[in-house]
Amino acid sequence: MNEAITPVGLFKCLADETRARMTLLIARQSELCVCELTAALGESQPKVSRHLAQLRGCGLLEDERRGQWVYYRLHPELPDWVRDVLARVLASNGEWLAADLQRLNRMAGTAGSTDRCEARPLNV
Amino acid sequence: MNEAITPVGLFKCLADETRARMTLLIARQSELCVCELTAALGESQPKVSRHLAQLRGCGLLEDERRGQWVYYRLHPELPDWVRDVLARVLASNGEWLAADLQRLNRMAGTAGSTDRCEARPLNV
DNA sequence: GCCATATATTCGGCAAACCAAATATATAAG
DNA sequence: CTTATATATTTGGTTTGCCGAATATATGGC
Repeated sequence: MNEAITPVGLFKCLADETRARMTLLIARQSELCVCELTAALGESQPKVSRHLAQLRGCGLLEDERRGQWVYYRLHPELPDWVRDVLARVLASNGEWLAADLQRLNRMAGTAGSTDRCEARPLNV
Repeated sequence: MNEAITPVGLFKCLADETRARMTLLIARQSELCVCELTAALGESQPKVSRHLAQLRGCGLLEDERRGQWVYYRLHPELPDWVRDVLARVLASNGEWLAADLQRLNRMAGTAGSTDRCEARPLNV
């Protein structure tokens, strides 16, 4: 919407463990809600929410409320080079996200009870 | 040499205007000496040197002294995904580096007097 | 309306990071 | 050995950024 993102702008957005993990998880899964991210990272809800707000402010993510949940995905107007960078990092650093993905998966495993966040299985 | 660089480790290295510009300039030009970087960025020598030391500490750059000059280039053992990320950022952000490249070029233009830093013309 | 769940924001406090200035080291030339 | 240039490091102060805890808002169900 606003000014185009610069290289250093992108790097600053991602220069934090919580933000980097969340952004890569979202890039991989297309979209995730706050409760899924909280579970995947094993971090407190306010911390996750605060960093998501920053990523939204950067223009990296957009959010959409659906019922009681808020889903985050990569901002649709992100330039291709940003998407490519995220994809490239993701492609060679699967093991770095392995624990987070496992926690995300385990959360989906508690299904049957859709009274929790509608967690879906991981992407392939 | 040491531990493999992580995604967030890379982003932290590059989350500073001076370091991001220098790293991309070096990625583009293959190697640059401190005086070339100082001139290209228009920053003070101690500032440039301090950030170069950080990039060396990260494992992003290596240095080589040749005579009175010290040249910096991407560390030869950098994983491919890091090189690819830098290349991708570079490919779509030429204008972001335009002013730096121009100052670098102008410096090479003062040639004839090789008593200054042996500045060479820009890469194509 | 009330209660529970999901999410967001605000508020100090603390630590990491950056900066300019000064100083130190290395090389080359005379 | 002295001077000049190139580069590196240290110091002390200021800003930026992150955190936990508390609080606020939004939604859905009763």
